[in-house]
Amino acid sequence: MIKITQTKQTRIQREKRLLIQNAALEVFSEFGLRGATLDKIAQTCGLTKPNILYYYASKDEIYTEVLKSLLKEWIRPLKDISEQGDPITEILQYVQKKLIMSKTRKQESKLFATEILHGAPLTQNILAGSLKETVDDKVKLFDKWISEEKIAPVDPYHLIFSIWSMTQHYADFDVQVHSLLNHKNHATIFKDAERFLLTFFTRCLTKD
Amino acid sequence: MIKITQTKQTRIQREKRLLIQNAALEVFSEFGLRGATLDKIAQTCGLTKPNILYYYASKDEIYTEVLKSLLKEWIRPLKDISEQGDPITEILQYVQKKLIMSKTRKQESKLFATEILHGAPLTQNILAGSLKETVDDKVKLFDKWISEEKIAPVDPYHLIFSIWSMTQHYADFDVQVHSLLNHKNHATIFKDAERFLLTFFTRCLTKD
DNA sequence: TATTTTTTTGATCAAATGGACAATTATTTA
DNA sequence: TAAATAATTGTCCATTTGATCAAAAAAATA
Repeated sequence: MIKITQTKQTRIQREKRLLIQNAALEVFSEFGLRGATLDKIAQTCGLTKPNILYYYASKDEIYTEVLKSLLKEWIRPLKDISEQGDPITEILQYVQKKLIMSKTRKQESKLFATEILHGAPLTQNILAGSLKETVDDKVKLFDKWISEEKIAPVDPYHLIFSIWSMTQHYADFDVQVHSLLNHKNHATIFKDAERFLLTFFTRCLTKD
Repeated sequence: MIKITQTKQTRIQREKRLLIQNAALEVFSEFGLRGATLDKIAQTCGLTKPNILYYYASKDEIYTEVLKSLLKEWIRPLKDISEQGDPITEILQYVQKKLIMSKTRKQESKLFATEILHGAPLTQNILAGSLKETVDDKVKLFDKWISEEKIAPVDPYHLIFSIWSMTQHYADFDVQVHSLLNHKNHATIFKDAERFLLTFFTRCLTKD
């Protein structure tokens, strides 16, 4: 049994926990919390089921652990929007960063999407907590830019929603996107998406 | 046993099948295919589990039935975009219709989202079939409008993706939206969303 | 190396769940 | 109304699956 009080993890613990987390991300993002089984996770990382439960108390604990450990870096690009930079450039860069994440971190995107879609049963506190703080902070900044007439007047909350939804669409609904685009080359799709989004947001943010 | 060959359903069959479908929609959209149980569906519609299996051969059959019966009306607004109308107006109306569907048919939206998110295991043929046909058709129309300089030049496929993602976001991620907007009044959120989206797409489609 | 601690696993359990089926009840039809 | 058909349900079963645990193996430590 791993003692709760122990502060220092052994080498094996560090290695195995990471191994499990990676496998869990893969399985959870594909099948969702309920569709994923400990057997599948075990098989994916080459451990036995009881061995996994030696490192984590339950399936739910693995799930929340994976979500928590991913959320920080998931919010980061939003945090990076700087008051110092040029407003339009800052926002467009954020769009680009989010799109890149959709391309390179598809599993994480799908995991979050599934979680929120089903009511965020295990992460509602996070939504109302650290994420909300960051969003509220940037909304204030956008409002400031609007009042200074540096970007066109739009509802900042809905602006953020639009960036999230349009970029994440390419990760979450990749099956549909590929199907409708005749299974066009993956890189080409993202290049086209980037061009579209940058044009789109430039027009939206500069008009008047 | 319900005979496969029989063409005419009895009154009871019609009623009960509809009852089951409505309950199934509710349960599947909340828990997903694997998270939903026959017991939950049975409880929701007030029938017994064996009774449900008298009308449907399996849980999977209920699931595909629900998806299939919903898809037709789900595509309809896209089909309704008319070559005769004013291009900008037609597209903006489509945006509005999709947003209204997100508001009034949240369950359907979530059901489709979950299905596609997990690889559309049971609807891939539909994606590649009737949906693709309609999309391709409208893409041609948009291209025509662009060449006639009636709307600004943008990639029509990605324009459609952007409409889908931004409108559906308010249904699929409602928990997040509400959480970040301080659980503001539901109607207000959609009114704000509508204003934002119409401004957004107007600017995007009229620039230059 | 001897002892202690950590890690691994085979066997097993209990609960959940999709589904089968025969018996019963209700409805339709002749 | 009697016979036939359709609908309903209680009971049961097999499988899946999250989780337990004691014993064995491996690793760390003294």
